[in-house]
Amino acid sequence: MKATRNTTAKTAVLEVFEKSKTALSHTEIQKQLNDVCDRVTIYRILDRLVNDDIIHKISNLDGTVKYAKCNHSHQRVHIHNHAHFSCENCHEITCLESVKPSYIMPHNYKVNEINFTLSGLCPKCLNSNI
Amino acid sequence: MKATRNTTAKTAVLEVFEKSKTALSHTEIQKQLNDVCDRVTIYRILDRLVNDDIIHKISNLDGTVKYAKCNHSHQRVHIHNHAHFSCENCHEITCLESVKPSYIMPHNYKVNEINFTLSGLCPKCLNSNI
DNA sequence: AAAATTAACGCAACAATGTTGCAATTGATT
DNA sequence: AATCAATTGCAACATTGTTGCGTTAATTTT
Ligand SMILES: [Mn+2]
Ligand SMILES: [Mn+2]
Ligand SMILES: [Zn+2]
Ligand SMILES: [Zn+2]
Repeated sequence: MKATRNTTAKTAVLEVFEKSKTALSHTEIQKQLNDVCDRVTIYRILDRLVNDDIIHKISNLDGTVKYAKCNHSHQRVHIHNHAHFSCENCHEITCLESVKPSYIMPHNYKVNEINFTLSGLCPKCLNSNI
Repeated sequence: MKATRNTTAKTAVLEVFEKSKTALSHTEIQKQLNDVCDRVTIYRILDRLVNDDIIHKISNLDGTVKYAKCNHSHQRVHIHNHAHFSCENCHEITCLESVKPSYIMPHNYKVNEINFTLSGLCPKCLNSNI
């Protein structure tokens, strides 16, 4: 394992995650950063953070890709075998850290990772929509 | 509901799905079609087929988007609340129609759709990899 | 069978997202 | 302070998906 450096850009990206309660796309992060760094740099920082298990990547049904830093991330390893919720109305994506699916696999498969995303209406949008 | 027409391009796309045991990306379909139609047309056909519940869209963790026609599609409505498996080695994506996750949601969420993708090694790659 | 209707198409142009190579910069180490 | 490699900026490119519009062709109507 190589030494990952604490650069100003990386710190700025982490602060954005800290402030956000929902998952963020590359574009959303870029907007909040106000030209702290190039957009290529953001891609590279995200790659590094995913690799270091500090954030995780969430790929949505509509094709959008988002990243999130979970609450349990003070632990040594960032486990993300939990569900994510994608609101069809406000398009916010949140970690549902308590929701862990149970399932039975056929033989001869080796499962390394799971991605469980539910979509529908989040509590906020459910209330405001009658 | 509008009338969906049976064009030669749509028939050709459906034949490609019929022949394939795994999910296919837009690019993979285009290659098999040998200039039967424009690539934009393929996008529009896929949209229509998804809309008519004949195929379904699978969005993978690595960002790739694939489409599949399930075996149970002879039924009136194509239900796809089952799991999909994405092989990290051969990158094939298959429907696991028997795998249906059970889970408990917090209150105040309305779930309309689920996307459950497992990744790892498929039986084929598991055997050939010692 | 011919005419009418409009879904579907081709093409060109555009937009969004992500990747790569390379020289310059900068964080960490000695 | 000098060193070294991780990180960055920039430019260029690749891939994927979208849109507008005039034309084509599948289906319905006459
Ligand atoms: Mn997590
Ligand atoms: Mn299905
Ligand atoms: Zn919402
Ligand atoms: Zn495989």
